[in-house]
Amino acid sequence: MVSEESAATAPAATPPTLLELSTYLLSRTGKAARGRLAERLARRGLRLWDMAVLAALADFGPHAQRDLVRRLGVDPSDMAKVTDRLAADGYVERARDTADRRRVSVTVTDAGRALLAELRAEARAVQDEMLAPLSAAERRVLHDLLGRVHAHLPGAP
Amino acid sequence: MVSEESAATAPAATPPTLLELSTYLLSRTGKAARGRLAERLARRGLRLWDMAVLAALADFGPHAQRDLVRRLGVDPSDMAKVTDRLAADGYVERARDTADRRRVSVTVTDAGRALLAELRAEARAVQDEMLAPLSAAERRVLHDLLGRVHAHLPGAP
DNA sequence: GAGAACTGTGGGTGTCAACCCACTATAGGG
DNA sequence: CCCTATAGTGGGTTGACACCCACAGTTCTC
Repeated sequence: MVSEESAATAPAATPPTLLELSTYLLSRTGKAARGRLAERLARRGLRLWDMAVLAALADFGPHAQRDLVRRLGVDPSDMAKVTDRLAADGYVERARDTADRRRVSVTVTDAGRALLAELRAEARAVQDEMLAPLSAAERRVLHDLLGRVHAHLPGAP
Repeated sequence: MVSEESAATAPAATPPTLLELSTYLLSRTGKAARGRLAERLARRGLRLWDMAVLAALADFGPHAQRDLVRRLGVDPSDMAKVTDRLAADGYVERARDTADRRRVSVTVTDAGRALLAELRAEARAVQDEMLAPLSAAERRVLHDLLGRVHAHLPGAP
């Protein structure tokens, strides 16, 4: 008898055992969100970290590379590669800090800000796509709850 | 003088530009959830798919491997590896389907059910850890909202 | 100044997920 | 029967991600 009518009537339902776990839902929807955004960024030859770096620079002004590392929690070596690519494409400028010449000060260019604006629009598009089943009020509630969960995670003191 | 007070007063705040994106929060919290659960499973030598397979078998009874593939949306080749490991550890049993001998019917063993119960407990522990800042009522709301978002994703018709 | 400490870089490693292809065994249609 | 399709398997590839070490240049401390 095998999987009989279960496959016919309910074609590929997710196991309730998993659905009842918020951990699972969080992980699954999060992965979808990440994947979709990453895919849109990839079309422009960008990665998620690129957007994060641009956002940090736009929000808080120029950073020494070392500060970007601490703020975003990336490996210094990886950050070097990110800023390298962003600089090559003209989205940021790097300059030796005249006071402490070990440091490299990173600044967003106008092109970088313009790019960031587009990326935010992409992110909102993903959001609209994914949160389609929720009303505006529900989306605000979800955002608020997620924000509090996020604030509680290690890495955002 | 260094990066002065920015590093001192606000040590590594996440850029608001990112925080205002639900996409970002979803992706970040989801990654944390996934990572923590995966880490607990790894201590037992298991991966996330192992748990998903056990859950599917426990919830819906024996599956032909091909049905597991469709239900969970994994590559057939990868599913073979998962059931192989689970069978080696005695959590599932595989048997050729006598009606259609191409098929391999997979069944959970008692050991598998016992393991799944432990894994669910682990998942709830992660949940309690991550959702600590939320009240019980808020957790229910979050779960409900995420459930609706999840149901709307492609892959769960 | 001499040695310790720090910044950025380059290069490399290990893991993981997600595919993809080729192959065997079996089934079903004409 | 032959031919096509399907189920499972084995093996290998790819890309992202996170880490780690070694090194050059610079600064700081004593």
